[in-house]
Amino acid sequence: MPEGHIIHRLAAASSTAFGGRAVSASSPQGRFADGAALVDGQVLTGAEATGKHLFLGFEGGAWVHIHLGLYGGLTFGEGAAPEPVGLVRLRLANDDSYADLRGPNTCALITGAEKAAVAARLGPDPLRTDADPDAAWRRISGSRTTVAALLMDQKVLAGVGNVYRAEVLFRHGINPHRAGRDLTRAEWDAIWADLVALMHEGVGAGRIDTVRPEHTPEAMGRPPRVDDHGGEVYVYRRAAMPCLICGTDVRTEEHASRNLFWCPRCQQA
DNA sequence: ATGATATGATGAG
DNA sequence: TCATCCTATCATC
Repeated sequence: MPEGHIIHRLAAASSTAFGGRAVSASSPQGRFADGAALVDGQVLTGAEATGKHLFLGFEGGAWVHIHLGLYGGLTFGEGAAPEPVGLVRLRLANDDSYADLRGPNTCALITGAEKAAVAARLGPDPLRTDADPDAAWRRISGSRTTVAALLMDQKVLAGVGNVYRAEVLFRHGINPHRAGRDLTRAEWDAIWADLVALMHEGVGAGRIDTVRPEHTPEAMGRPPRVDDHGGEVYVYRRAAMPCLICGTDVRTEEHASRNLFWCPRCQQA
């Protein structure tokens, strides 16, 4: 369910609910029993997000490294924790709140050095103030790989997923099949600036909205539509539906085993 | 009951 | 490029 904006929200929510206090940690499912036991009862010192990786810090110096993958989830609740529903890999709880982690790609105890190593192999994260967009440009310019694949490559850019990829390319009229080396510097600068803005909005809203006010279905006199992911978008999962701007059917294809969406008219090759 | 699907990533060949 | 991992939800039988 998550692109980078959600992970940053979860980091903030973790800090708010559990930061600075002792937290009980358990693994109702059992698959993280050893790790949970090691930090159980410790003070949670902080939570950080880099790209799609979430790190929870504990007073003993250990970090819990979480990556939600395609369908993992971390949900929060208030009050006493109820009986776990489904497969809860990790439950955090104090007297006021609880949080349940389900279906993560990764949930592991790591050291500070290992955490640094994870961050080091990621590209710049548009949501972080320490991000260096030039590092991404160095990998994009001159690359024969498609822009579509480059934007999803976390070594190039951290935190961007399938929705932001499709939407930012649409907003800049860039055909996803173009090679990285065919992007101009100006196009890249515009993409980066847009991702910074869009993803910050996503953190605030908890969903991905990319449609400019003048193109909303209401403004265009079309029926409103909200995708399952909860946001208002131009092309993501709108295959065979008319482009919100030009009316051409939005196209889809499998690209590097992910669904790709684009408007063949607004995003000419 | 079964199968398809999903905003992700890795390791083998 | 393919198989694999992890889970919930929704559609179809």
